[in-house]
Amino acid sequence: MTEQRRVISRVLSESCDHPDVEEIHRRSASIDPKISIATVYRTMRLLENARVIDKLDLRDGRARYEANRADRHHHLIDLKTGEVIEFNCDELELVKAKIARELGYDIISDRLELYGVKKESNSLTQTLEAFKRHDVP
Amino acid sequence: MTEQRRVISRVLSESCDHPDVEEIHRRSASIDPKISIATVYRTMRLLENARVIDKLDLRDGRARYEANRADRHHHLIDLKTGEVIEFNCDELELVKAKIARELGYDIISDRLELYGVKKESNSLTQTLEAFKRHDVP
DNA sequence: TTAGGTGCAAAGGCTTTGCGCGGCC
DNA sequence: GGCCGCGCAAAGCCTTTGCACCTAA
Repeated sequence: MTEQRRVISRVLSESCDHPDVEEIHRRSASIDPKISIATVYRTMRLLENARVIDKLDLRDGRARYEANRADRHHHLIDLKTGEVIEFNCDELELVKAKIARELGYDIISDRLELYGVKKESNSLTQTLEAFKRHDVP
Repeated sequence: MTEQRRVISRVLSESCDHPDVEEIHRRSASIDPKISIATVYRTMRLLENARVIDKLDLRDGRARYEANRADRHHHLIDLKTGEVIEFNCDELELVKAKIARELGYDIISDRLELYGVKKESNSLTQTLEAFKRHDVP
């Protein structure tokens, strides 16, 4: 266990977001300025293979990472703000398992991403939904 | 509409798999050898923006493409063979819609990928399951 | 001491782009 | 004739890697 790996691990465990390699390097370098980005890349692969972290691809051309927590979860990306919202859903897990069973496969890993925009409170959709519920003002 | 775009469009519409740019270029070049890969890249972006094709990321470092059909479907990738199996599932669509509603978002696009291996008839897993059911031979 | 890690810079893989030429309307 | 697209090669971006030095155990 080298100093560099210690610092990078600490940075990752303290991150609640989904930083890319450059950002992880920036945060690590603020603790120990002599850490190189090559070491960050090497350490990320190490931690990924050890299943300590998960690599994400959020369609912006670079890898992002998050600590591998115990809970199964997926991501909703706000297309206007770039914000990443995590969610989990038992029903979803059951459907995935059912699909895999029907196709005759054991699932090793999977990912689901939703890309969307926040529904506004006075949107047409909501108005229509209120109308359907008969509680239109 | 140039000859190049015609050829590339034809190649895409005749493809039932999920070719990458190099493969699309290869197929196009077999029809018209003077098509350059830059034109393929440019045409793919054009067609993607026009929603004629979908760009896929199957975790192998390069973009793959498929014709944008009407049906919503997702992909199961066989980790041993690389084979890509398409599936669709109404129940899954309902669950996604429910999640989006609960989070207060309108979904613009989404993707789900399952990565797995074929379940073998005599696998350890199945043996263990049989054992649990007390019907081991 | 020594096996393995690190820093630096070069190289790699996929994709984009500047530029001059050429075809289509 | 003008606009748009093409081919070619160079450049870009993220990531990996060869090599010599260094460091943790």
